[in-house]
Amino acid sequence: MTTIHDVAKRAGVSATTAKRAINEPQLLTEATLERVTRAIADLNYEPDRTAGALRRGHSQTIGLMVGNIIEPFFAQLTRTIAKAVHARGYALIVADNEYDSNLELENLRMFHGHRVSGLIVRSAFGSGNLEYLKRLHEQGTYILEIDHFLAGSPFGHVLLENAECVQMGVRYLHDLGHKRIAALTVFDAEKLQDERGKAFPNVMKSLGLHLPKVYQHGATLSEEGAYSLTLELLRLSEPPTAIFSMTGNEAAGAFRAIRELKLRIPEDVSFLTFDDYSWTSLVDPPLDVIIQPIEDMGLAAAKIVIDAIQSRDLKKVVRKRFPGTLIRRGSCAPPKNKK
Amino acid sequence: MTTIHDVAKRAGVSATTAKRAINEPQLLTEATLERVTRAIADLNYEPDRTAGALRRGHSQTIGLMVGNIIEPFFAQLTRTIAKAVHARGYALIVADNEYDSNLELENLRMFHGHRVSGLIVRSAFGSGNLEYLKRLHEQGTYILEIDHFLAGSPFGHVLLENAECVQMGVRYLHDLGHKRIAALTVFDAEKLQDERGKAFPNVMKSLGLHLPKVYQHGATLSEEGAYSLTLELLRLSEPPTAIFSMTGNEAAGAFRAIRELKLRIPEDVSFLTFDDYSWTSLVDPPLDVIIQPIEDMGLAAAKIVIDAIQSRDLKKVVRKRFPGTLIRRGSCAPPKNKK
DNA sequence: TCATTTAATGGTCACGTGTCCATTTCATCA
DNA sequence: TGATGAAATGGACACGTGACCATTAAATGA
Repeated sequence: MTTIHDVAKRAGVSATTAKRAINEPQLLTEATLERVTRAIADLNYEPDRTAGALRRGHSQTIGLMVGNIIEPFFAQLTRTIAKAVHARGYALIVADNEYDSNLELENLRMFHGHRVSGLIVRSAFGSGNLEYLKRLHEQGTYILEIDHFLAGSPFGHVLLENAECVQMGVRYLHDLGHKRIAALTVFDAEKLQDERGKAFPNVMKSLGLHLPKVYQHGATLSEEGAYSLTLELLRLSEPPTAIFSMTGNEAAGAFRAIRELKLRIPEDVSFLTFDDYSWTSLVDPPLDVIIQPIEDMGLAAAKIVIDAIQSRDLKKVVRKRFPGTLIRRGSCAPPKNKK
Repeated sequence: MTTIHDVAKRAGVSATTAKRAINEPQLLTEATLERVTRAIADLNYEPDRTAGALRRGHSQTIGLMVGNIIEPFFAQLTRTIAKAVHARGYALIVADNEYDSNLELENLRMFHGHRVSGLIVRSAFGSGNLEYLKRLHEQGTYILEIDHFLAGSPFGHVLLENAECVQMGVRYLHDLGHKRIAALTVFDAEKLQDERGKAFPNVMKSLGLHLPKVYQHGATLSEEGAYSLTLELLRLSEPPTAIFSMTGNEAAGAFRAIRELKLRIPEDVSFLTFDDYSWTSLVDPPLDVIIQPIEDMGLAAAKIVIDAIQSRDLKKVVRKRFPGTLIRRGSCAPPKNKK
């Protein structure tokens, strides 16, 4: 393996000087720099970051833990963050927790073992791993939460204006004349600290809308879960006239259910969802969606983390919120029967 | 930072013994093992892999370079590989090349710097970086190509039976009675070594079908490119009666174009595509697709790479092909006018 | 009981870099 | 010309581990 010593020997300088050609080129004469640069190119030398990591105490690597890489929200986030992080010379290690605390803990250990310089986390529900995160932080890893945050977390975060977006969505439906609005979301939201789930009943109440017990469901919703729940809701004697899906993932399941019941959107039921996944504009009718500024959020997260690492200010806490945008395409309309 | 020496001190043993509790526990007395294990837990010790990497020469890390993480094909691949790799104690560093050789080179340097133990690559078109890959291999990184391979590559690969799948697709359309079939793919396929693009004209020829010049297009197709091309094709005086999209990415663009022209599927035009993206079964009608066994391919790739690394046999070359599956859902039917 | 083997445990060193301090070379000015 | 300081270059060491060899304790057999 080629080392800086090989480069130094070939350029006829000391190892220290050779290193400076990479790290502090302004300290070298033009001639020396030129010679070392050539030697580096000739030998295809690439500094060994594992050695640097040992000396430095961290690996110039950012860890990213998401819920599930397959969900377009996380895929896009991953891509944006990867790009931003690369641009500043860091590598990105990814893992997903499948919204499970145990799997998350394993991943955290992995990140710890690799001495990641920073960690961007979409933590699983429950705060079981907050202690581990705190220890990681004490040992020198900068930590930032994204998309969701743990109760009592001392760390910074990058989040959507969740409550505001839920309010925007419900208001929109209410203004169209809907009274029976059901949300596809987590309803033990208090326990799970899910902001959207917590906001929904509050917004309904503030608009004077009744939220029947049967519209409330107590599970974390997968696409499959959303499918069953939607079937169930729409078969009620008093079915909702509008369905508001809190994630793009759930939207797919709900859409499948609506189609299976041969209900028309928006004539029979209005449909609104978070996340503008590619299919939402391909189906008929195209769906009304609340878009998250994923790229902005990813860039902000990467910047916050790397700035903190480079300024060696691990105590810095940055908390940022981003607004969502409601796009109307035709999947929401006034309800048929104004009872 | 807690080190193995701290653990050793607390357990009242030497550092070497403490290390063995992790690496070769069978060598220790039950009592000793117990004491060390407790000390590790008490101190929340996690071995520093950056130090191990320096000593070992590689970082117990696998690099994965895909075309674009956002494409569901790659997202799913990433997820599967990440999981498989974690299960065997490796971390996954990801990067995407956006199908661009220059960006790819930057990423390769990054992987090199981090001394990845293995590298799974969906290389960009063109073979500009084959030399770099070869050097990387000489320096101790095991390399495996996936989804696509470079001409003259000495490395192993995991691929779909591309030619066979194209043949299956064209045959299917031909059996339905289609003669004017257009493919959305790369047509300077020879140069770009795209297997699907290369197979299509051959299959058409072998079935005695004419492939007009106007059905051939010379660009790497993005979703946007597929959209324009589809518009163009369907506006011809002799438009194709069936469109065969070679990637799920292009399918989205093509579908958009077909809908914009208010053409009905399959009455006005039949539509077949590679990749079963989530939207393909949500649209109306659901699309006929050729499914790739992404999970099998990802697992196989991870296994090949890690087996090679652990057996220290970097010269091992494994080449595997996986079959695709055609799923019929109703987007293909006999053409209207049997001229 | 002691020699011999086997099971446990301990000690030393190198991996390639970043950091810090030391030394040499060069330009400036009285 | 020599003193002075700045610019440029060089040297030594430690980071925490894995690999290898060395040592000590326990078990075995006569």
